Amino acid sequence: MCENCKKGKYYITTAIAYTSGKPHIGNTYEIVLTDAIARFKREQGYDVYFQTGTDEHGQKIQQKAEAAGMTPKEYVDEKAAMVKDIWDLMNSSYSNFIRTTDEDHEKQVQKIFRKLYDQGDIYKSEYEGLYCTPCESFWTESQLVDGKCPDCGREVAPAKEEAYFFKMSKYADRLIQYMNEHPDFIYPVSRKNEMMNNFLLPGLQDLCVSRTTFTWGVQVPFDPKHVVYVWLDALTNYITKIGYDVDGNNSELFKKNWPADLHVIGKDIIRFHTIYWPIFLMALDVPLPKQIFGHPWLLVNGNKMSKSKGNVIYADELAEVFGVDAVRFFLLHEMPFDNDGVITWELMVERINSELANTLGNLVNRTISMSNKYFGGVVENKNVAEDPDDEFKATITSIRDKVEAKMEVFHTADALNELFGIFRRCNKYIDETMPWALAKDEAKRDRLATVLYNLVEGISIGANLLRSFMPETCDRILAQLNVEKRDYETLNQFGLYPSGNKVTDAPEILFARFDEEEVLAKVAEMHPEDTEEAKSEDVKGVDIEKKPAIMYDDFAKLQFQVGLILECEEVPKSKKLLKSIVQIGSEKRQILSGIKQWYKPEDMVGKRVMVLTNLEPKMIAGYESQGMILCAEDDEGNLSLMTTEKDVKPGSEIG
RNA sequence: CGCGGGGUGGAGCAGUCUGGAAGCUCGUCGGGCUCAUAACCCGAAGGUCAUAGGUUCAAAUCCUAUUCCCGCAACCA
Repeated sequence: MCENCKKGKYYITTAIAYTSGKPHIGNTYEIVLTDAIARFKREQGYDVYFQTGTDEHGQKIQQKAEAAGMTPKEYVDEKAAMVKDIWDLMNSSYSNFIRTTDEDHEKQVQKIFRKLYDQGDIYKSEYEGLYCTPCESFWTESQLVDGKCPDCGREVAPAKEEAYFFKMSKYADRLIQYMNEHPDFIYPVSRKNEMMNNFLLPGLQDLCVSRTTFTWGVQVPFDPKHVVYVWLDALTNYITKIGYDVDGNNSELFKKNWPADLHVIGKDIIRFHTIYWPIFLMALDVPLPKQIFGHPWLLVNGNKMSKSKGNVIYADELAEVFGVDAVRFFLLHEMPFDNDGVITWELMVERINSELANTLGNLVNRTISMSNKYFGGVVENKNVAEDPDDEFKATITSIRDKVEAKMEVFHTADALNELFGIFRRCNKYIDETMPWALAKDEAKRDRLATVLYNLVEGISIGANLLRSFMPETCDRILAQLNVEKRDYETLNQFGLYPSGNKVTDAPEILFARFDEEEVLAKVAEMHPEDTEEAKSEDVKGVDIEKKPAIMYDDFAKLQFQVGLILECEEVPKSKKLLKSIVQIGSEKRQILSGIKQWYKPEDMVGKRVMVLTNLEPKMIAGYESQGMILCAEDDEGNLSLMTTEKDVKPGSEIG
C-alpha cells in the first residue's frame, strides 16, 4: 500500500493493444497519455492502479500466425513482447501488464459467459447473414467489399448458422438513463450524442457473442465449437485481471479498485466501451466505470499511418533519435484535445529545439553555470529582495494549480504549456536582474546570491512538476541541482530549496539542439527501403489468403464483359458511391460502385472497364445497380479499376 | 431534410455558455544582452474573428440564412 495516499484509490486503464503487429507511435500515444495521467494522480496523492496489456485472440491473429508459419500462441507471444518492450521503453508506470491469453482471464471469461447464459441474457439462436463458404465466415452487408467477401473477394450467399446472442435491448433503457444522469461518463461529451443518437435511441440490436468460424479464442465452456466473441473477451480484462470472480470470491484488489475511475481508449472504440461494456457489467450486476475518455489520433500530414504510404513512425525509432522524454513531451504537448494531432520528424525537431533545448535545457545550464562561476556552486538565500521578486515568486507558485486544473480534464498539452510558464518566467527573470552585472559590483553580492537562489528554486519547482510528464528529465535536473524530489503539496510554496546547498559543478546538456537535415538524413538511413523501393526489382507484394481450387464450370458461371463508361456522376449524400452509365454491347446499364474516394466522375468517363454482367441487380442508395465494375484492392483498401490494355469494343467477353 | 462538432493574423489553438477594448505558443522582422546550448529578453508587422442579414448603446460572442471542413451513422454487387 501507498503510505502517502491521502486521496483514495484511482484505477486507470488503457485499452489493450491488439497483437497483430508492431505498435506505431499513434498506438503508443495512448500508453504515454495514460501514464502521464496515472503519474500525476500519484503525485497528487492517489493510490493509483494502472493496468494495460494485450488483446490476443481473434480470427485475424489466427490467420496472420498461419501466414507466418507459427502457432497463434507463438505469434502472440512474440507480438505481446514487442508491445511490452515499447511500453517499457516509453517508461510507462503500469501496475499490471495483462494478456487475454492468461489462463486466469480465460477461465473467468468462460465463467462469465456461462453465468450470462444461465441467467438468460445470452441465448442460442441462428445468425443470419451473408456467408462466404471458402472462408467459413459470416459478413454483414456493411463489411462486404464490392459485395464480396472482404477476405477472399468471392461471392457470399445468405446463410444461417447457430450462434449465441446477448440481449442488449434488455439493458438499453437503463444505460440511457445512466448516461443522462452521468453526463461525464463519456468524455469528451460530444461523443455521448453520437452514441445516443446512432445506437441507443434508435434501438440496440442484440449482439452476436460467439463465433464458430475460427478457433483462436476462449472456448464457450458448454459448447466447444463456439469461441467467445472478442469484445466480451477483451473488455472483461478490466475486471478479471484485478481479481473479479463471477461466484463472488472477488480479490481484495478488485474490491478496492473497482469501479474503474478512467478507461483511456482511442476514439474508434468508444462504442464498445460506452455501450457494450456497461451493459455487460449491468448483466453481471457489477458497478459501471466512472469515466471513459476517448482520445484523438496522431496523424502524419493529415493521414493515418500506414505501411503502404510509407509514413509509419515508431516510438523506438523516435526515442533512438531524440530520447524517450523528448518523445513523451512531444506526444503530450502536441496533441490537441478535440481534434487529431500531427506528428512528423520536422515537427519533432522544431518542438524539441524550441521548448526543450532553448527554454528548459538552456535555462538549467546557464543558471548552474552562473552559480558555479560566482559562488563555487553554493546556492544561498541572502534574502535581498528587489522589485521583480514578488511577482516572480507569485507566478512560479501559481503554476501548480494551473497545471492541476488542466490535468483534471486531461488536457496534457495545456498542462505542459502552463508548466513551461515557469521556465519562461525564469529566463525572463535572468534578464530583469542581470546577474552578470551584479557580479561586477561587490556590494551587490548578496543580491546576486538571492537572484540565483530564486532561479534554482524556480527550476526546482518546475522540475518536480515535470515528473509526471518527463520522469527522467525531472530526475536529471534534480540531480544537477543536488536535491531530492519534493512533495507535490509543497510545489505552491517558494523557498524550500535548502539554502547553502551546492549544485553540480559539471552541468550536462539536458537537451541538445537538433539539426533538421541531419535528423532527416538519419531517418532516411533507418529506412533505406522507403527510398529504394521504387527502383528495387522486388516490389513488395500483397499476400492474401488462398482459396480452394475450383472447377472450370464454376468459373464459367460468371460473365465478364468490357464496359465503356458513358456517363458518371456522384450519388448525392453518399461518401463512397459513383453512379455510372456503362455501355455493354448494345445495352446501357446503370452501375453503382463504391469508388468515389479514388476516382472523380469525369475521370471515369471513357474508361473501358471489366464488368461482372450477370450479377443479380440490386438497389443501392435508391438506385438500381445492374452489374459490378471490378477493381483491384491492395492491403490498404485502395482500389484500382481493371481496365483494358487496348480499346476493345464494349461488350466483348472477358474470359 | 439522419445526428453532432467546427471555420479566429503564416501554422496550431484559447476566447463564444455569463455580449463590453482580439489573446496564447510557434514562425517572420527589428532591437537589447552576453551568464548560457547562435541560446535568452524586449518590441513590431500580420486578423473584415467563413459569408450575408438581424437584435443591441455595444457582437468573435445572441438570432436567421448561406457556404465549406470534420466526426458518427447510412451507403460500398
